[in-house]
Amino acid sequence: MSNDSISIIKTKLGNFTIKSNKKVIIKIYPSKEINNIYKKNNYHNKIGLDIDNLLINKKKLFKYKCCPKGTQFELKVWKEIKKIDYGKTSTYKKISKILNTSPRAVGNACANNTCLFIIPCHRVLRSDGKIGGYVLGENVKNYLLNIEKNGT
DNA sequence: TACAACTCCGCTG
DNA sequence: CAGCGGAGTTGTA
Repeated sequence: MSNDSISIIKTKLGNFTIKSNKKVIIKIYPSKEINNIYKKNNYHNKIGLDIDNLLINKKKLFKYKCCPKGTQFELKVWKEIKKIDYGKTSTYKKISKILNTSPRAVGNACANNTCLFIIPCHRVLRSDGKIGGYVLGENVKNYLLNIEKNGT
């Protein structure tokens, strides 16, 4: 039996499905639900508020514990991404080198990242200087990076 | 097998 | 030199 609880939270970035086991986040991902917004607990609601704050926050992304579900390879990639500090960036290529794999595969794992914001996949850029993709769109990715960079 | 949030390399202007 | 297109690569469903 599990202690997982799930909510769908409305934020300025859209609706998110949030799933956690106690205080450990398992999933934060955009939800397709538009009508069935529900908040099961205050903890999830607070996370929703933090997501809103990301858009104006000048300090740091919230720090929650997370334990996402994924393949062995994906977990490795995500772990590596989590090492990227606030305000810093990395590239798919760098990460692929560390893990001895290919950039394409890294991008693949990023796309499967289900703990948005906690695993800062928005800090991973293309090595040619382009922004690269993002689940919420390149504009959001860019926006987050700007906030981090200018946020001091 | 086909696809992906990439990168390298050669070609064209 | 910038811009574009195709091939190569690795992991997943």
